[in-house]
Amino acid sequence: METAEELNFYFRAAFSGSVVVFGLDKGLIKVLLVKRPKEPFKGLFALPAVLVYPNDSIEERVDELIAQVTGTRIFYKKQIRAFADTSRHPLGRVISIGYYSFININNCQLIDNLEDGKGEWVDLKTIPKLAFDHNEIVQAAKRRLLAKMSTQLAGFEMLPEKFTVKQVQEMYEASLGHALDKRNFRRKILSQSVIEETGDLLNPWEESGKAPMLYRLNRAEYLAKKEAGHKFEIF
Amino acid sequence: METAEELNFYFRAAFSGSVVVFGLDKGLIKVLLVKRPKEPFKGLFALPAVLVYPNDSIEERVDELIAQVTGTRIFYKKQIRAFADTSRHPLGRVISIGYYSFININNCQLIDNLEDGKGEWVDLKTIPKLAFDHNEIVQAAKRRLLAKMSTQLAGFEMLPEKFTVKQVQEMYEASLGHALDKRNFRRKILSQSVIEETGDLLNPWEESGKAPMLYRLNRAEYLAKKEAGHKFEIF
DNA sequence: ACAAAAGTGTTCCTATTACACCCATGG
DNA sequence: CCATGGGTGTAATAGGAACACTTTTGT
Repeated sequence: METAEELNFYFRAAFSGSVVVFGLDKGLIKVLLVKRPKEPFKGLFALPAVLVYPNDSIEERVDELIAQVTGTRIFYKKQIRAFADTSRHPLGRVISIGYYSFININNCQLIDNLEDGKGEWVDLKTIPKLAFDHNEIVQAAKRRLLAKMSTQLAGFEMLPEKFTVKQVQEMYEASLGHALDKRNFRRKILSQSVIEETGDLLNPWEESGKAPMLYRLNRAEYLAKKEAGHKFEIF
Repeated sequence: METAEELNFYFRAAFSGSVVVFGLDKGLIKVLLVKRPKEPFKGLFALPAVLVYPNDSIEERVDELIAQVTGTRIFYKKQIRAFADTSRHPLGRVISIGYYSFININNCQLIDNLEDGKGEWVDLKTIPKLAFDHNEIVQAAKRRLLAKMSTQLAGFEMLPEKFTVKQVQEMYEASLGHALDKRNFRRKILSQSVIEETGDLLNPWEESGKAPMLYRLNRAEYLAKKEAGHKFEIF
């Protein structure tokens, strides 16, 4: 066994959680960024992130972080991986554990927080230069989003409780980065029987033409399919 | 900005790399385990792991670790994710970054190392109770293996330089956990033109019957296909 | 000649793709 | 009545799944 001094020397790293919060806004995938209110990288955009105390659960701290910045606790979240380059943080060895998250933008109340600054929704396609290695984390999150949406029915956390088929299609199109055939998409998603009619029409409906039907997720069916290793592929 | 004391308190975590090394042995996926030579969990099987000094690159340290235990530097390796439960290590907050790796078992010279103990190849299907949260890491690695092999041409690092189509099929069968049709598999993999005939037959050939042809990976074609987001699905 | 493993084609069926019109509503 | 978006069906094609026999070689 290592001597106490040797062992002690290992316990000098810090770690943080950083999160790429995805939301859907008018057919575009947006990412929640904050302007750093303090050094290092003061004034640059960055991902919401927290340093985590050695005794704290990182999952809990990241949940809190998301809740603090977005004003809601309703979201999906999943770890991407650890980002651990030796030089990623100027103040010492800080390993960041990256997460991505889906949230309904319209549920959010972006709070102007002294700690973190206020969040802004930025189009995923036009992310600026970010603090630390956060551009790399966003890249990894983007790949995960693509992989997830390519193979699974997912992302409903970005939609309202009741949604139209078109909204689902737009979410898929934005995630995959290209258009999909309306009839084929509709047939495919409805054939899975994980979304069901509510009986309601979208209301208010400002456009001309017919108001679309509202659907909701059948959560029981959805979970069952997920457990069964259900596949839903769109490329 | 945090005060220096506050900030200092964050820098009290340690981190390690843990690796699930996969190899293929007579049609079975095996995992490299070591018997822990020291506390904690002395005597239990565990994954090869290293604590990493705050200034060191974890990627490099994990590469070294694999080389130390297996005696070769030829392998594939990829991060799974961070394992960061507060109570995963009895001596303090130690975050472990999990990796999985593919290696050719026949290239390995398992070395009896004072630090790590000697490695043993254990059938993935009969992994015993392991130290720390290593069973969880193995589970995650197994899922990654399944996901990777289900959607990609991969794993050639587990095979010798020249291999038979049957060996590739056995690798896939072991990874996926079920048998595949010989003719369909052969057609499918050959149609990708990422493996090519060497002209040689397997030799020595102790079985009765015809000696099988040896193929090799066409690395240029393989990389090109990989870049192009090539898909190869087998479920 | 026989035992054992390698190697090879075809058929069926399901799933994906491509594609155009009618309907309902609001102004 | 017209403009706008919602909602629907069919035909062609490609890819996956199921399946059995012949060839080669060593004993």
